[in-house]
Amino acid sequence: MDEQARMMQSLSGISLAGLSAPGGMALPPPHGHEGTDGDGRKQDIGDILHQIMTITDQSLDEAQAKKHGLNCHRMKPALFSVLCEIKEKTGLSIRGTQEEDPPDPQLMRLDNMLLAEGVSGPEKGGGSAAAAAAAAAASGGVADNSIEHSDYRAKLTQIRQIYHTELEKYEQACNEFTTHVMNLLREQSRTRPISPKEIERMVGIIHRKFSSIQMQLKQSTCEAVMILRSRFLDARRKRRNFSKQATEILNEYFYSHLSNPYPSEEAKEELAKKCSITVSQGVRTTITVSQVSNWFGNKRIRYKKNIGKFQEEANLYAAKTAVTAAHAVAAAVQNSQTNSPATPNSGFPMKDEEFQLDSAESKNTLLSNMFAGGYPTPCYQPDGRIQ
DNA sequence: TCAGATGATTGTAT
DNA sequence: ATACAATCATCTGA
Repeated sequence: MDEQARMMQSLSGISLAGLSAPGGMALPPPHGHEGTDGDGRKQDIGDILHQIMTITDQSLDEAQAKKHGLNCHRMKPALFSVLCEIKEKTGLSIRGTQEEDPPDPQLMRLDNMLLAEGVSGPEKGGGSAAAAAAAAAASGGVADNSIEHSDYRAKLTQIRQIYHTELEKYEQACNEFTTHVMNLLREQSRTRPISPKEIERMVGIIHRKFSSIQMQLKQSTCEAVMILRSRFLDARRKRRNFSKQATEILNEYFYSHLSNPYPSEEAKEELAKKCSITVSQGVRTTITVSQVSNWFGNKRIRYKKNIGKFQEEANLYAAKTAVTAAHAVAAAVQNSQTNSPATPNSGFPMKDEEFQLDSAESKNTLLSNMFAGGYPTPCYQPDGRIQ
């Protein structure tokens, strides 16, 4: 009804004002105070107004017939195309500029994560393999967690399934809604000016709305995966202490390189290999290079924080090292008549900074003196005692 | 059960 | 990339 009235008004505008009316809206021109067809126009407008006013008096059939008549009006396509053009040029076109917005970085992050975690990628391989590798790395390759791995994978599969069904649902709903809206707009385009571009734009809006819903789904899936990961793969949750032998090997290196306890990559590899050979409670534990790095990181910081506490240990390992080294140096010591001064040991600097000794208690022992700077390295006797 | 030890992670600086 | 520092989570022995 409303449309019908609009249509009539539009059509009257065409017939009266012409198609090229600037500003476009086919409004009736100012009342005739110019030229001789003023009266004719008045007559036309009067007719149309009359038609509008009496439209409700008409029977349904009559109205339908009139509607049909208007729909079939020969000028209708021309009018609609002009109106569409006008619409494009006005407000609606402003929204069009946003259309080519770049892909959302947040969405890209979520997608990448889901792919990396094996949720959105191919069913087998890539993702789950990566997860398994991560699990293995986090656990240090301990054999007893294969059950936990399968548990983890089962839970991940569950998440994956939920994610895919939900995603499918959203996609289906999106498609259905889009089709529905497109049909509706196509239907309406018979009675009001709707350009294909406008329909396209509407589809874009719908897709954007749905993709924001999808983003929420992805977000919560990511959260679920993170929780799962932290529960299963966080190595802190199931760490095992290193075997006594492994700790001994690491300590030996640490205290024998106290002036510079920063093993090179090769040294770390060597230590990792050595530690991995050791056996704890009948089970061979694998210690990785990164675990060696962690160990040294922890050791350095903890040693520096409380040298006094480590004094005993330091002495013990110093003596131990001395025993093994003694045999090698014994001959040289014997051959050397002069008491060759040992290289001054200033203690290990904490990365670009000279190590500062400020704990009073640590000054009481020979080893702590080593770190005070300027003191000679202790001279070890062949029996391991410090001279 | 609890305090201390210890391996791992995270945030920051270089 | 690496080291430090703080912190977490678990282990261990009393």
